[in-house]
Amino acid sequence: MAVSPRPKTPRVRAAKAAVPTHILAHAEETKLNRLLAALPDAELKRWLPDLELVDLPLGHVLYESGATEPNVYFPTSAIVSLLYVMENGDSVEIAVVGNEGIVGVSLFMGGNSTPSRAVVQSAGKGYRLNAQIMKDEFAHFGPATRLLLRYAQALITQMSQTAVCNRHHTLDQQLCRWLLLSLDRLPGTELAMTQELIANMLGVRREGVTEGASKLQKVGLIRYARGRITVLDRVGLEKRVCECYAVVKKEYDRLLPMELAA
Amino acid sequence: MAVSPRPKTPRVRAAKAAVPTHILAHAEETKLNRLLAALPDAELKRWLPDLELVDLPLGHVLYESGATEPNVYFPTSAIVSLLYVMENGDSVEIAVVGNEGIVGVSLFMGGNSTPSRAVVQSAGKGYRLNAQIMKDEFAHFGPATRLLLRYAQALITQMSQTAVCNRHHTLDQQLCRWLLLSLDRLPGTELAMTQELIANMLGVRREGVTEGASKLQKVGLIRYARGRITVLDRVGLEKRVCECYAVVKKEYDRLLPMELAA
DNA sequence: CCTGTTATGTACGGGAACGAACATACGGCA
DNA sequence: TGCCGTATGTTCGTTCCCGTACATAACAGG
Repeated sequence: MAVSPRPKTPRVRAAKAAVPTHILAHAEETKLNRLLAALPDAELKRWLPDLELVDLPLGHVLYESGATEPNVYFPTSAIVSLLYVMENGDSVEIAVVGNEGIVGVSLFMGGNSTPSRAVVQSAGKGYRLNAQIMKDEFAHFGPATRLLLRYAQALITQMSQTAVCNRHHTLDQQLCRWLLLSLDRLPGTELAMTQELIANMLGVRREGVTEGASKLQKVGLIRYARGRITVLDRVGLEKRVCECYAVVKKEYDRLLPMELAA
Repeated sequence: MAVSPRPKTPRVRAAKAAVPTHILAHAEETKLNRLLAALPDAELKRWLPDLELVDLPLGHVLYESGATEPNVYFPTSAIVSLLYVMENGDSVEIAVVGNEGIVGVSLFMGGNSTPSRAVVQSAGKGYRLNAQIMKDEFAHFGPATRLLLRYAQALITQMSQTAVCNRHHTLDQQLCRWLLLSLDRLPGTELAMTQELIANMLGVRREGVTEGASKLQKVGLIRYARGRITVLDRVGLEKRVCECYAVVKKEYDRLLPMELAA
């Protein structure tokens, strides 16, 4: 399975903690980050007292998967990788953030955490900002906006997990994932869907889907005929599916609880 | 390359246009969409006059890649796929949206469009809402919020394109993409990065990266030694890289223009 | 200078998915 | 009823990448 932990060469090196090099940020240096640079002066002034320029040494972990972190980071010279880490230790970089961006989008999206890890990929500096400011802003949004932003974050998780799945999991697993994701969004246990269409969705050959579906039918998990697929044993599918399905589902439930849908 | 257009079986079937079945939405039916259901009554009342329940037939294209669309959709019984389509016609589903969500996140993120396509994967109904309401809301945000949301959308593009790349492109192409993305975020032409680390990022074997890097060095595009990679011919890399790099870069430039960074 | 560690190079067998070509089977429609 | 288009089944050689094992080479420290 691709890059496993490789105990001999620790993937993440000795990571000195990020320490402030200046208590108060020099206004000019903030211009090195394009987001900070694009802020109106008034806005920047509000943030300045809380902006700390910190060292970001190679391998330093800014965010751990699922953990709540009190800060966001605006890299100036550092590069940060957003990684999805799987149960077995395999990882995939989902996105890169440099001086054009911010690490910690989930904080102003209202999610507080993501199932991803943020690691310094190239040493350098960046501004750290206590995210309370962000959260305050989030709190001032209307309820509709807050809801939609949380949904957007759930969507981000689904997209990222798709990238992970595409890299590391077999067609069979992905087929199960796709069936379950679709099933969750349908009333019954039947979906009108030809194997050809499923193949387009997964980005694989139709023949591959045929083989996968055929296996699932042999084991009695599904039944299908000419564009009608019936799921007979949902639990069985959940046993075969990769972790990606659960990760996504869990994140949707966390961000969009069913309180009101009852 | 995976699923090509397959002209014989048109991927998208006869798509009758989405037409309103009721001019005015029945409030009860809105509860079928979990986002609408979770809205406070006051908020929902504001939207109700503009919410139209429409049919979403299989294959109907709600959003075309890059095009601006005036509406967002809240599926009730339909399922919508967010697809990234490549130059050669290959496609990958990045995410699924059903009655738990909304299609058109880019509209309230301030991007107005995405490089993705939204297609009805399972026929059904959904509420259509003129997005002007969303855009108005976006306009009322502070400049900092607007900026951050646009950044978040750019990030979404990067993540999605990563998923596409993981599915359809070779290790060599992905290596080029990674080098270019990193290079864009660094001052010089040199990056301190071992092949082992790059492999972790791409989610592949170290040996694969060695081979890829070795090829690039032979052709004179890069030079490297023990964790130091120097890019000698950036243009050459851009010739070898897959389209994913350009798509992401273009979207960043569109959403976060450099006006102020000069 | 020698030695251990880390980075890179190479080679071999195997598996998953691909592209292509074809075979079968169902179902609507004339 | 028979036909035709669409959906599904099957095969074969190929490619890309994996897993493993090991070889070389640079640097770092004693």
